[in-house]
Amino acid sequence: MARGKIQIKKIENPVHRQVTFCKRRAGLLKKAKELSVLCDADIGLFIFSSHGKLYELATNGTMQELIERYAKLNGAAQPYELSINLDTKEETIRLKQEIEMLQKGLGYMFGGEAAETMTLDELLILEKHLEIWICHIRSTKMDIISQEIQLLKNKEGILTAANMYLQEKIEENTTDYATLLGSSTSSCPLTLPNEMFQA
Amino acid sequence: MARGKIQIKKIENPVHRQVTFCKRRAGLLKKAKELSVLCDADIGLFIFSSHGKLYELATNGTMQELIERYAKLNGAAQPYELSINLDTKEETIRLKQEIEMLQKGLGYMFGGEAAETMTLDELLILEKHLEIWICHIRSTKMDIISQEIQLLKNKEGILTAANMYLQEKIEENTTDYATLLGSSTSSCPLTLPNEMFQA
DNA sequence: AACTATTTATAAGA
DNA sequence: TTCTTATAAATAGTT
Repeated sequence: MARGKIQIKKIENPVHRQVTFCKRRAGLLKKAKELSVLCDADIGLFIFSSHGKLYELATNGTMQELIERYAKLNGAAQPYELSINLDTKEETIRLKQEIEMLQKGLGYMFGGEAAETMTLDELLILEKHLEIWICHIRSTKMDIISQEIQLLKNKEGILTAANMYLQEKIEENTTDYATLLGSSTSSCPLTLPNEMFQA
Repeated sequence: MARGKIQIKKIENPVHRQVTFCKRRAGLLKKAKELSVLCDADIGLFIFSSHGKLYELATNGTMQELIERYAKLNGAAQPYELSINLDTKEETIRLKQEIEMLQKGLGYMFGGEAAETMTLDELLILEKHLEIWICHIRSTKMDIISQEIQLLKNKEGILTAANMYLQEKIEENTTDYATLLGSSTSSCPLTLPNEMFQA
């Protein structure tokens, strides 16, 4: 990306490759940290060099914690066994999408009343879904409120501008008014240079 | 890094933050892939958005394999066996049960049936859900933001009042002016009546 | 989402 | 390796 464009393929010259590895590794870690800070994201990153050396980054906690979180959230869905057939994987994806859809449906739930014959286990699972739903609600609310704030700030700007415009108009009118009065009488309502008309 | 430098700290505006997250996430994943290809490195990267959504990249194999390799190098036991030991068929069964439960739950909610037949235990669990919900809604952030909205609304009110006052002032001036002119001409008050000075 | 003025990253050279 | 610098790439603000 400098002094000449490069193709994204393995750098054959080992010295050159090592230099580029150092530079880009530093760049990647920096970018990861920045993303984490700017967007309040948790990031886990590990890099094995071609000779097996490990470089790692874990924002907000240890790599262990992030890996645990990863495993909980997505680990089970990972195709760990090579023997898993495609149909099963697709089925899993489809089911997950369906669950997501149902979670959205649950969003309307609180309009009515709650369950009657659900078992404790079922309610516990439902609780988990509610927590996810609450996260989404909070996020959406925050966004809407931010938009409202922005709208009000815009309104404020428009009103301020209108205000300034009206004030200018008053000043203009006042000047015209006074000029007009100056020729016929000296009873100047607003400060005006009468001498102008006394010549 | 364009149209203005930014400080590397959390972006407060959620819309802006989300946009930046998308852009930089894409950039980071691209850079990671490039480093992997150029320098023959193996890279594992996972990003949890602030709302818990996972984005991941694993070059040369699966994330599971990379995590295992990471674990071996670190020598520490990884507590994620449970997740990865679930095979996909079990996972599918689990997901189907979850969907069934969600559908059942939705049915109750939309049926709009009263909570009379719920057991005490079930009611207590549901109450807990509501408490969590309320707790989230009453978060400190919301209060602060509500105050900001109120402040802006007040500002708006003051500006609107000032605006009205200024408009009245203009009308008064215009009326006076027109009255003054009324004896000689009926032309527009903001256009100077030259006839006045031709006598 | 697309655009572009800038900032940042970095390839090549010293 | 590290520094420099010309240039490519990323991206912040805007539409």
